[in-house]
Order: sequence, then structure tokens, then C-alpha cells
Amino acid sequence: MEAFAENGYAATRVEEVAKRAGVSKGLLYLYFKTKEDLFKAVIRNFVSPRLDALIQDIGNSDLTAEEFLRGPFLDFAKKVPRSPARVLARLMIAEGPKHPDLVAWYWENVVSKGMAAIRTVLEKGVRGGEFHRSAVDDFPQLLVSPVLFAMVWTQVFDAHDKLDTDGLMEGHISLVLNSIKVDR
Amino acid sequence: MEAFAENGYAATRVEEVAKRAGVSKGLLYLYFKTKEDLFKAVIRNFVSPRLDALIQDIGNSDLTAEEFLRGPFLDFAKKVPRSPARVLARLMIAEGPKHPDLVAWYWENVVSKGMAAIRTVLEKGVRGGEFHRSAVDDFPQLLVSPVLFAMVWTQVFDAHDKLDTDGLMEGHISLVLNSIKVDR
DNA sequence: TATATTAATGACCAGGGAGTCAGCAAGCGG
DNA sequence: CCGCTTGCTGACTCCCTGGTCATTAATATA
Repeated sequence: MEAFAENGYAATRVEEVAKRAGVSKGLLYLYFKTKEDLFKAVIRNFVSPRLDALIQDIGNSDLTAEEFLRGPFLDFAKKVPRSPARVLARLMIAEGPKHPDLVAWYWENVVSKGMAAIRTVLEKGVRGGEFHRSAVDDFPQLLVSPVLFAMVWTQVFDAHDKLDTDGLMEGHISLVLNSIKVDR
Repeated sequence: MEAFAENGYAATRVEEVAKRAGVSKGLLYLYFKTKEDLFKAVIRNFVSPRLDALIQDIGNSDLTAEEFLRGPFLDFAKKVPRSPARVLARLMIAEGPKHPDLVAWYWENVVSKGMAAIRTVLEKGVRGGEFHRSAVDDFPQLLVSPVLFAMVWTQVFDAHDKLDTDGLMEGHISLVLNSIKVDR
């Protein structure tokens, strides 16, 4: 994963992967048919455990929708943009279009589930009278877009302008809540 | 640009670029010292004219801050995610870390200027009593993050879930305005 | 200890691509 | 018409890397 993250798929040498793993190139070809196979396996093995941990982390709590957004969701949003997971985002963006089945897998196992989870929370907020109906109901992506943005920014522009990702996320959540909360 | 956009830097053959340009590989090496040189020139030549056009487009009008966001800014935000410019974003994300001087140039000529422009508009809104002070003043990135998000989404996940980018942008702007506008 | 089976190595090969360069073509000046 | 300059070509070289496979090491079995 480190190797692919640093150099991208095409520029990464299989031998380099082998070296970092402390094995010979030949061994990799005993376990993976091709370089592409290896790549896909690397991605999947990177994602799966983290995904499980995340689902566990967020869990099914009895929080209100706002508490959920200010709590577990904000925690997640603060953590991810500086975690190793951000390189995954860059890889998926860069290499995705060339590996459609990998994207399909990622879609099914990560993105669509995440989206569904967010929809559920928002729906709960609306039904419970906490939130107005608003654009985020139709476009839950609006809740996550700063997360992706921060992941990208920290990898591309950090040297030129270090982004306070925690502040960004807090600002984002408060901005959104301020817009959708039913005021009493 | 097409070639690099399709395959990424490493997987693009210089000969392929030459073929699409209708010249020989040798000629490219008369004008560009190396493949990397060629790549940087391609990016710069792609960005520059569009940037000029954009600046012209937005211009200095006498719109209120809200009118500006609902007008020229929203137009821009709707147009970009499905324009050829989106492949540029993918390329910068994918290849940026390997070409620091290209990122530096892009930062100076595009990103920092864009950010400054947004700050100016928000500042005007606040000073004119249209807007509250809010998180977007500290993090103007929050205004653009859905644009980047949409550019990425349309290139990676369109096959699985076609995103209504226009709707997303309209929703975003109304959400933000709803949050920061001073109500009368 | 001897033998069979499984795990792992790394030298090797074939294909491909970045970069070079001798030479061809086309305009230009006399 | 002829030399001269400039623009351009594509065959060639050399290196690199994905993938193979004969060989060796380690482990299990008898």
C-alpha cells in the first residue's frame, strides 16, 4: 500500500513491493496472478479492516441526529483527512477509472453503505422534528464533500497552505446544522 | 492533455501524445527536453486560457454578495464538474505529489487567486450587513468543496450513481446562504 | 535418517518505451 | 538552379520491468 500510494499504480515496481514486504518478487507471483491482481488485493485488504472498525465505532447508538453529527460523525470527519486512509482516496481517484471492478467493489462495500447511513441519520432528524427538509436530504454528499476535499488538500497543497482540517470540519458541521435545524 | 487524462502520467506513451498531435516523437523532443517537461507544458497550456476566460467571465460587477453567489459563482460551480477541466483536477490529484514545481505554479496561478476572490466576496457580504460572520469566513474552502467533490464523483462513480451536479450545487448554495444570511 | 511435499528464490527472458541522431524535406537567398 | 538553413522524421539503442521457471530451502512424513 505504501509503495502504490507513493508512486501510483503504473510507476510502482512489483519488485519494490516485494522488497518492502521482505520477500522475493517470485513469491508475489505465486500468490497473485498479475500486478493488477496484487494491486486490487492491496486495496481490499487495506479497506476491509478499517471499514469494520468504522462501523463498530459508529455503532447503533440512541443519540439524536444532531448529537450524532456533532459526535461520531465529526470525530470521523476530523480523523480521516490526516489518517493513512487519505492515500486510499488519492489512489481511487487516480487509478479508479482504469480498474472498474475495483471501483465497483469499493462502491458496494464502502460508498453506498456510507451514503445510506447518512441518509438514515438525516431521515431520523427530519422525522423527529429536529431538522427541516433541505438540500442535504437529496444530496447527502454535501455532508461528506469537505472530508474528501480535506483529504485531497492535505496531500497536494499542504506545503503551500496548511489546512486546519479539524477547524474546517467543525465549521462545516456548525454551518450545516445552523442551516437545517428547526429553531425553537 | 487527452492522453495524459486518460492514462495518467506514467502510463502515457510519448509516442501516443505525438500521434494524437499528428507529429513524430522526435519533434516533441526538439521542443521539450523530457517527458516530464512535456507534461508540465501540457497542463500549463490547458489551464492558462481557461483561467483568463474565467476571470473575464466573473469580472468586477456591482452585484451584492448573495447575487454573486447565486449568479456567476453558481454558474461556475455548475459548469466545471462536467467540463473538460475536471480531468485536470484528477491529474493534479494523481500526479501532483510527484511534480512539486507544477503544484507550486498551479497554487500561485489558480488556487490562491480563487481563494482570495471568494474571501473578497464574503468580506463584502459581511461588511455590507448581508451575512453573519461564520465558518466560511475562516474556511472559504467550504464553498468550493462540493465542486471538487462533484468533479471526482463524476469521474469515478458515475457508472454506479449518476450525480445531479446542478442540483447538488444549487442545494449547496442555498444551504450555505440559509446559514449565513442575516434575516430581516 | 531418508524421502516426499511444499515454500520461496532470483537469474533470466521478452516486450516495450524514453530518448538519440543521421538523414530527408522544404523553404530561402543569391 | 544551387547551396544553406531550418524543421522534421522514424529507425535505432539501451534500459527497465512484468512475468517465468529451474533450482534451492524448509517442513512434513515414514
